[in-house]
Amino acid sequence: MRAAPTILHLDMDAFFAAAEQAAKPSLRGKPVVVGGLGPRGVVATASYEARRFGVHSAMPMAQARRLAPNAAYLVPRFSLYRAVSEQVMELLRGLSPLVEPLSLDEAFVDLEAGDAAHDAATARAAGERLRRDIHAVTGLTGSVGLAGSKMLAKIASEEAKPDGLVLIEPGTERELLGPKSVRILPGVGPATGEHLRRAGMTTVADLAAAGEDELVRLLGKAHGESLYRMAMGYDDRPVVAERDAKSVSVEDTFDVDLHDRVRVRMEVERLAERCVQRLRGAGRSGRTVVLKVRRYDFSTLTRSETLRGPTDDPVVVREAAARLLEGVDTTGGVRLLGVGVSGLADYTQEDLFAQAAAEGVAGVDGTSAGSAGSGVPVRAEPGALPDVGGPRPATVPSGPAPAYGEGHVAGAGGPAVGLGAHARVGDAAGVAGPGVVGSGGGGVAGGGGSVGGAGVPGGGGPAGGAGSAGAADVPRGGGPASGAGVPGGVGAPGRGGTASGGGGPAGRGDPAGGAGVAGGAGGAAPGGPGGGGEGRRWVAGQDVRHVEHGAGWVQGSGVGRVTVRFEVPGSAPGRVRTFWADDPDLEPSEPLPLVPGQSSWPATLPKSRSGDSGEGGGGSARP
DNA sequence: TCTGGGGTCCTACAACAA
DNA sequence: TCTGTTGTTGTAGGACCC
Repeated sequence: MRAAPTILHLDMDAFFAAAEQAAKPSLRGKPVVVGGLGPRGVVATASYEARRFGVHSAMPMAQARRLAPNAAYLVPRFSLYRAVSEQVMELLRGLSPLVEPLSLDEAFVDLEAGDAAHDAATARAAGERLRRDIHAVTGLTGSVGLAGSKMLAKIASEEAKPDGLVLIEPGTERELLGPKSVRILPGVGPATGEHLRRAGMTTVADLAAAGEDELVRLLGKAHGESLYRMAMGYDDRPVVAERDAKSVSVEDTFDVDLHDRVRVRMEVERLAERCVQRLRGAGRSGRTVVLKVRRYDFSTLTRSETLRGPTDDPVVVREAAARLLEGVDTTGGVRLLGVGVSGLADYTQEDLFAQAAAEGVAGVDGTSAGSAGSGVPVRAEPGALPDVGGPRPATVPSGPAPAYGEGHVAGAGGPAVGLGAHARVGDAAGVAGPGVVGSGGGGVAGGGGSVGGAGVPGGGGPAGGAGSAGAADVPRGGGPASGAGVPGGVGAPGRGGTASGGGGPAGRGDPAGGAGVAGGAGGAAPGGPGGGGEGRRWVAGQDVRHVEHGAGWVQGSGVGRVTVRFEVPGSAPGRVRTFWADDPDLEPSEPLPLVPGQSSWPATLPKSRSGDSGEGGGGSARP
């Protein structure tokens, strides 16, 4: 707690929705809801216009549609939000080197550290200047809170919403906080709030009056102590510029509960693959593998296994996840699966072994240095090492493809069969790899093969699965395992091609877009938007470019057609035209800067991926 | 037709070692 | 050698945040 209100908290107003409104002039002033559009999607952000209908974050999308049936429903475009966020963060870093991003749309700034302010007047001036700059650069509005501590700065920015600035003078915090609900304090959610309410405490003043001992008795030591300090207005947490991630995880909720154990296992293995890709992308390794299962009744359980050393080997993580799954009862159905890795490190057990080998040191734990380097999992459990590793081939083994193995399985069972193209081989060879599910009985679970981040078009049959454009992703295309080998060659409906780098709503074909044709080749699924193949799937909100009509965005799609509105940021509301979904003149495109005149996004931006709507990596942001 | 995804932190408990 | 204590580690679950 400092004497001057020089800690700034910035919170962009309805960030995702506001960005969409800025990008799509016809949506300005209209209710806009951004979130997962599948049957189990939830609202990520609602514009202020949509909030008037009662729509809010974390609300089931189906409920939102009932409340605001005429709103525009869009999938998130994280590449756009990341680009805008980077512009905003650049402005914040111009104020101070101490910037602590909390999410894409929120950050703390220590103004004193950057000499940007030293008292209330200079802090207010800096905050107002920042708001103007943000609007000039991004076209969006943000709310600013200024106070002597992070907690109060955040409360102030909440008070300032939308599009305002609130400064809390040090010394006034107890008076200000006292009458407010306990829920205003960070760390008090529905459960704690209810707990406190039952104990007769509903306001911050009640907490302060109860005393620390009582709160510790009610909530435990850590929570009780911190809550008491917050209630008294004490908060001396510093603004921290850099924070290391402590875990990496991916999870998927399925549109329909999974009952088939084989399919469940396959999904776990795919998630493990994706998780390792993320892990490697971050240059990290991890020691504890966590499996998460949410059952049909929404009960959630986790199982974890700690290895002897950190790894980033997909085989090791996949096998660990599979072992954990063995101990979980999935009868009744599985609605969500997740795989995570914690206990992160910057090296792997394999590195250590390799180093030891290089130094001529004998292997650890009886494992020779040579074999350890080839992917033998290292587990904490006593006894022998499980025999699941072994040398990791660099290429796909020759010979018949195993049931879930790598396989360039082309459709042979019917007319509408996609060709699975593969960009990734190697890591997963031999076990449940990112392959199109194998064929059986003449039926083919064809469908989207994975085409790596390059977005190479997947070769697609006329109605088959074009390649998906997932960056380093495991393909979702292809029918489930159960589809393979079904007598008569009828594949079960596949889940559509993915456009996701990290998984997400658009990564799965919905029944309308991605379902395979039963009776024909099962699982034929259009590829993701970036796939470039035929039978493309267009998602609402997606940026596109037409050879003749220029830039626009997808307003809707279905029955082989796609409706595009041709407008760009800063233009007048544009005209709408409808095309065939496979019109070669229509292509996915990158988001444009929200403020016309800016030639491009900042150079520091990660290159966006076309149609990244399903990118889970940015899911940690909820404006 | 309720209830996403990616995280962090805390608590409780059991097993184990010193 | 046995018992009790304490600290550490692993595991599981819950709450919370954006």
